[in-house]
Amino acid sequence: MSTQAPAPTRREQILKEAARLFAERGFHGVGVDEIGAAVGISGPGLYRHFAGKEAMLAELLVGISGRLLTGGKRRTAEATEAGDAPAALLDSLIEGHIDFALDDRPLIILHDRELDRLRDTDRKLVRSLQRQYVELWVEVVRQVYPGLTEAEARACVHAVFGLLNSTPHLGRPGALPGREATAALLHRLALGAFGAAHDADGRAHASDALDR
Amino acid sequence: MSTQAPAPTRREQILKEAARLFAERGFHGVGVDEIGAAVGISGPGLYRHFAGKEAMLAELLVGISGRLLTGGKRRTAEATEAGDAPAALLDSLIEGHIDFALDDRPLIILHDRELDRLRDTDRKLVRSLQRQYVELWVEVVRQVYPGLTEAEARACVHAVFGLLNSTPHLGRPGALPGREATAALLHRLALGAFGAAHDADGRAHASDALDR
DNA sequence: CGTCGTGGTTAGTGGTCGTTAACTCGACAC
DNA sequence: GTGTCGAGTTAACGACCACTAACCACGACG
Repeated sequence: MSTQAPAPTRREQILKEAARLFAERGFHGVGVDEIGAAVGISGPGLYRHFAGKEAMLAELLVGISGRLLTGGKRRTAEATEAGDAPAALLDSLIEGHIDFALDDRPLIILHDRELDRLRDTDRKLVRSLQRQYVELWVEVVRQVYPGLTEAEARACVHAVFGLLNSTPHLGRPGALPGREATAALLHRLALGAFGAAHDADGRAHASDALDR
Repeated sequence: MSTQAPAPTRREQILKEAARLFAERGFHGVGVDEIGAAVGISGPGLYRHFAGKEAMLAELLVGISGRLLTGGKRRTAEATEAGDAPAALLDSLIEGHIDFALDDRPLIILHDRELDRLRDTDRKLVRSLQRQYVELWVEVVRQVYPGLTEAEARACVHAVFGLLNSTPHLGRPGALPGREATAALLHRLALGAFGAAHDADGRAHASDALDR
């Protein structure tokens, strides 16, 4: 019960502020002095907690990729155990990803923006986690929409990630009414996209969707 | 007819390579020497063509934002003149954006990634062009789906941009068969997303889409 | 044939930035 | 009390980098 009130440790403070700054101005655009200043200490004091600037980015990226994958696996396991239909699992995955996109905007930005600033070893780890997460989605999508080839399903998943991760581009105050409304809207959009991928697989230009 | 074979001038060469490098490693991650080397000259020779590194980025971002907006306006004018339905215009806008996303990947990446590295004056100009482009879409979307509020329509447009701009994340060789297939798939996904935003506006959770 | 603009070159400069070194200071163990 | 350790501090160093200076080649042109 002592662990439930997060009691933000120094490390976590630093990581949080670093994520915000990296997302705002880019990895190379923010100096260690700024990160230190953001948590009340100055400059090289950070080196008591991290091996270097890059180590912070690595921990952030590994952390988010890992949590996305873990969450996805957990939801898959729960759905399998409960005997849910694949469509319900896909729903659950979408919901989980939306929660992430809405609650951890800076991390979502970093996640596909600053990956190349990592050392080879860290980058490979992050890419592996990301790939597993994508594959998790691809499998579910193909169960829900069996007409899709694997390549199509993967492209759809990437596209829907782009859709769901678009939240940072909405003005900071949020032009949308509230969090719930935004989440519901994104959920509908994602499902609509997947559904459109499914129907009329082969040729089928826009015309058949236009005369709704 | 001498102008039709582009005859890539030095400036254009530099801009093209700079766009590629900026997209790969970020604005601060690439040095002027690298950009020079990419076009066969070295280092400060670039300053015969540009006022500075930032001027290159500014020209790239203003260029892409301007071309997107111009293309959108042209399509709108054509559709209005031809008396086309709003749905056909939306189709045309989607097609134009997809062409851009598939043909100018580095610029698409820069477009929403490095905007904050510009001087105030340039950044305001780019943002203004981007805003006009979004508003163009929002108007058309609201004509096609009158049930949407303006805020909802704007969120949908941003989300669909995220979807369409996801192409850079697909592996370089392109997991998809060909360009045409990818374009068609993205087109369907975008229309599906818009359509899903429209139907069941209020509450309407995923359930009604699940029992397809 | 001079001269002048264009598009290069190399060397240098000032500033920034990540990282390390050396030191301080309080908390706690024994 | 004394020693140790964790967590800061300031100062300095070395690398990098955008940009400038000074110089050069050469084609056009009168």
